Amino acid sequence: MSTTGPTRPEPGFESVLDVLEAERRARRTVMSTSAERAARTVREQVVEGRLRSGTRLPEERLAAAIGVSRNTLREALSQLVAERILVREAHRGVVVATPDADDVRDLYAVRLVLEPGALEHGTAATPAAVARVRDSVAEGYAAADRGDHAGIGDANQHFHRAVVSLAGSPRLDAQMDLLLAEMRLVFHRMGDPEAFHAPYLADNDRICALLEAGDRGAAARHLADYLARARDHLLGELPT
Amino acid sequence: MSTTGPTRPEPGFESVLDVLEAERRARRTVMSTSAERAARTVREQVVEGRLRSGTRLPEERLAAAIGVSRNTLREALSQLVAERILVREAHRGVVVATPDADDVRDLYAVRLVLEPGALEHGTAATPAAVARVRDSVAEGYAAADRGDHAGIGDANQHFHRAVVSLAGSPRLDAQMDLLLAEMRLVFHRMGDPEAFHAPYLADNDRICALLEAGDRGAAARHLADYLARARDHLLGELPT
DNA sequence: CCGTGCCAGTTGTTGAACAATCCTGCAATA
DNA sequence: TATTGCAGGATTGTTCAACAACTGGCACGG
Repeated sequence: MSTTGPTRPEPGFESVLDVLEAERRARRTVMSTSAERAARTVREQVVEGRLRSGTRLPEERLAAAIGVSRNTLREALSQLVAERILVREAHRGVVVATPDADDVRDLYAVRLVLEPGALEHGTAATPAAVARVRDSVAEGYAAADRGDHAGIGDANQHFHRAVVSLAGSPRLDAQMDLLLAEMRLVFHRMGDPEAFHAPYLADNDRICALLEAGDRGAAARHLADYLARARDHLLGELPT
Repeated sequence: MSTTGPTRPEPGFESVLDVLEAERRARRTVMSTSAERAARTVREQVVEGRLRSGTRLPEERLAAAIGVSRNTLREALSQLVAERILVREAHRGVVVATPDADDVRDLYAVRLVLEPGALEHGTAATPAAVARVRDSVAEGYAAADRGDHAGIGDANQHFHRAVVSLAGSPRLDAQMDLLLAEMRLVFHRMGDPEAFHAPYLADNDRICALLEAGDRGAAARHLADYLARARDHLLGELPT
């Protein structure tokens, strides 16, 4: 008698089903709808700095360029407006956001609550999560060693994201990703964004060391101090 | 010679311009687009509890009911999906979100970072801001006195919003509004949402008193403890 | 009982259309 | 000269109608 009876699926079958199901979900997440793909495309161009602050995004031409209908594009643009990456001016179209000094102050007000809070009170400060923080510090030093300024900026963002992830909250993680995207917009407005992050490598290292040593209160205080410094540094370098 | 030269507008003219400009912006914000109005309409129905968790929202019928085209409604629905008030299932439509235990844990993880953080480190803890916290406490007691259970819930939300506003961050305020809308969704899933909030009136009062006394650290600790209690209380009363 | 194929209903997406609104340039006017 | 008025063009806000892709349920057949 064959082991593959029609009524009794062979062992492991369920797990294969799960794999296929997961794959389908993954594809769904990756492919998703045209609107989300369009949103990702535009968002990428903005955070990469290829679309500078103040650039107008005419719906018709942009839709044609992305290869999507105007209605679908509008859905994507609305999403990015909600993320504060774009701004919609009534009857005048959407433009790439131009964060001003008040925006920077607000962004850092949020970060000053979020990041030290996650560092001190986060309930997911597992060894693995702490290791991710350490990884980002190492990533920053490696980028500095090879003179990769953009890499330092990336590593810095990874550091702050890893810190927030200590809270173990998917919602906070998503929130932090939006916030960091907005920060990139601010950096792109500076004259010399490349050199901005390097001075903070040592801070990241120190904070990580305090975290590893278990002194989360001190780590949080250091981070708060560092964020306030970075904010003022940034405000000083912001154009008009 | 008249003081109203054509080249030199009289003093105060600029400020009048500003007023008109502000008024126009206000009107724009109130009226806004059809899509935003539709979003407000649906959101209201959900947070008021008239649309219960799990309810399907077919695009065609809903669009007709609101008096807006399907495309415009889709824009509104996408917004509400981003706010986590609705969830979109691919090719199956949008339904009113059904927050589960993990969602509740996550929501409180966010609140445990946000609210004590704003209370202890908020930079906008002006007398006026503190007074708003006190007002919400009084509002709660007044509602309790007249047996207005729904009023107690409202006052409670006002309390937590006022606490977050101590941070002085528009972004955090907006974030908190979304979070509180999601909380209402959770409350609507409970058997007896009316009686839930009453026990916490005393906590609100105590925290407010500590804040007024200037002991913000103690206020933050009390709030953190209170939030953890409320979370477990809520998890206990959540269906399946 | 289990699998298969069909069918109706809904979503995802498109294309075209139209009114409302904004911007620009130019002429008219004081 | 500087302001006002106005027409023209461009873009947005919104609607409508259509169609392919997909889902869920139901009947059919093994």
